Amino acid sequence: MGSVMRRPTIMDVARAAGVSKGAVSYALNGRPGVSEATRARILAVARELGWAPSNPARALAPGGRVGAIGMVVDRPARSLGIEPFFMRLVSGIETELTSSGIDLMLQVTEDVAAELAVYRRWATERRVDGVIMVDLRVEDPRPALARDLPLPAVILGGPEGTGGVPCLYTDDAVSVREVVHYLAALGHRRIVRVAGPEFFAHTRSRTEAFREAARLAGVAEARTVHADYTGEEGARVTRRLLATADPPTALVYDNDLMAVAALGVASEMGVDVPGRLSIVAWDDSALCRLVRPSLTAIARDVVGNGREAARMLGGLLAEERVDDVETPPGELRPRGSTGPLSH
Amino acid sequence: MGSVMRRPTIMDVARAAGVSKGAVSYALNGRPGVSEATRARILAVARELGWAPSNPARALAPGGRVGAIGMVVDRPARSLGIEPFFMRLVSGIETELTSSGIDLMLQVTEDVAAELAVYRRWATERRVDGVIMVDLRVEDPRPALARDLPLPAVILGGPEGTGGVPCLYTDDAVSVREVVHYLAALGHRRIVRVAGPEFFAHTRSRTEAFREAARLAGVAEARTVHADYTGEEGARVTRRLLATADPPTALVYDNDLMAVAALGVASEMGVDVPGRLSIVAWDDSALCRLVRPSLTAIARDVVGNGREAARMLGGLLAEERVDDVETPPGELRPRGSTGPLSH
DNA sequence: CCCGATGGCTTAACCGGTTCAGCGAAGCAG
DNA sequence: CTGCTTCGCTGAACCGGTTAAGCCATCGGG
Repeated sequence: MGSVMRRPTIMDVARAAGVSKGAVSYALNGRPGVSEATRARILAVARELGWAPSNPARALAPGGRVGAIGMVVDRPARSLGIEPFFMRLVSGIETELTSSGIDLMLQVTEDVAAELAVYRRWATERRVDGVIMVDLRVEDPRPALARDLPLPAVILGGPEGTGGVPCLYTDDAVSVREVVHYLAALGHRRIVRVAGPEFFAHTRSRTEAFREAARLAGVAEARTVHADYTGEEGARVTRRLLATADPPTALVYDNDLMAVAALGVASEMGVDVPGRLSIVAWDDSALCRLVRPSLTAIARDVVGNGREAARMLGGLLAEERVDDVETPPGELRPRGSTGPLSH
Repeated sequence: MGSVMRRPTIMDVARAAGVSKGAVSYALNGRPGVSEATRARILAVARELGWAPSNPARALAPGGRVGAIGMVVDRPARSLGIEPFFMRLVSGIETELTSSGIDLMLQVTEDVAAELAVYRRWATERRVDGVIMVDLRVEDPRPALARDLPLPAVILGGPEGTGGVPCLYTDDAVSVREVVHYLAALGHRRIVRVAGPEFFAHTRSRTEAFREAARLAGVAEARTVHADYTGEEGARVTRRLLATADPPTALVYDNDLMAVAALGVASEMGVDVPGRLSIVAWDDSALCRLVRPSLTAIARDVVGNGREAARMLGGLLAEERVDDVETPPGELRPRGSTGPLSH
């Protein structure tokens, strides 16, 4: 009150407790070197003064950590706002971090070059202790960068092409097969998959799995077209597909947003769902349950994955050995948007 | 190659350039105190060594800044993933920060108490230089906390109840009036507004404006009910409203998510939109354009607001005088979900 | 009783920047 | 030529922690 209160430093605590600042440091960090009586007194004084460690000072000390990890999201700005995936991931990451007092830095970039620049800056300026990388690409330059900088990292994706960086991956082929067999069983023989951009690694592996599964399930016509995950492009592609002479009877989308857009397009073109067209979304979010008909979707535990990735990165930072982790495949949740063809 | 390369420090640059580290600091920060020739040489050496300032060291120096700002999002986790508002805000904030090399820390909390704890921690541990606060509440404890800590802050909301913290606000009453008159002109006389939680300041001011506007527009029946912004609850409330004897003919939602849910409920109950029910969403996102019928919405420049808020916080950190800023009211975008009643 | 080990604390160096005071040389006015 | 100012740089303190090294008192064993 009146005078401006300076944040108390460890030195203030030391003076108030009548010991050296070294002793205070030992006491506060629960390390040996002080008696239990002294430790208790120091803790009491620190609490009373409202002391908290200065993060910059801690980080600066030899071997010190910044206490923050980073995540770069590199998606077209116009799809970002609406794509539920990232916020769910963030909330998963944070549930894991909260207990350890680690913060999350988020950065949105426009392209890969900018993303790489961010990692470089974060590493050289010591702004984060490590990063979580999402959206693994074909020939992704990021694992090599992480190794060279060096910058501890965990990748969501893989397990191929991660160049030694620990990763959290899912075998999408399982889900792809499940979807294809499900649709085939419903009688569908012309299925088109509207995928994300070709340069994403998971897009490619799903594409291969899709082709193979279709062959095995005896689906005559099965192909993949690419879009950019935005609702606009999802709508455009869908419109084009439905306008052909012999339109597909089932469409599988690589994210929920495009699937919702497809629903709108079908309604606008008077195509009955699921009577004449079945729609499947990859990644189940609340969105899929809100629209009508509700969307059949492949549900992954995105929040849990975020949490697990954060845990892995934590292990990495603690110099523990961290192995790749495989998460359970996404499971099909049949809803109103899929069904047999009505004649 | 071979040996582990230590990050070059300012001292390495100084030795390589044959000057003291003080001189290097002056040169790199563009301050007077070194000749142009020396400055050029130092810059060349620094670039060659790949030097970048250690952020913790900078922050630790007297008067140093952390180079990061924070934002806490306090919403129920289940609506977070899908709520487009925050990601759009984040991307706006970042467009402003990118040029200045400031990072954004994001934290998701479960309640206000946790949110306050985060601010406290960020301030006492010196993890951020300032924060952007969203979702101003009635009797919001955050402005006082920001003043006491102290923690530079900018609030999205207000201008009442911000307790001296600079804010970025919109006069929602303008948009509320526009919506009400629009619906009244279409012939609607029973309008219900499905608002967000009552404890948000903007909820309350919209509620008042809504009542007043309805009176002026001669709308006989106009009331507000509250929900929590989630699709689930939006759906539940809508179902209840439509099941009454004399159901409302128009519903106005406080966010886009609940409006989408309402569309689903209407379809499920066989209520034609807009033939028997008009629906308006507050906050226009791509979502509103994807569903069918597309949603009439009130569009705000969320991205621009994020950007402006970041700019204001920047000014605050630069010790400039920062005034409250009023942004243009959200504008009504009529689409397919509203229309006259059909008989 | 003496010696070595141990516990408990202090001292001081260190992290990597920023900045202030000071100092020699050069420039300039008188 | 002298004295003052300015320029360009150096040296050192400082930010607030962590931690290695050292020192003194106590204690147990032989």
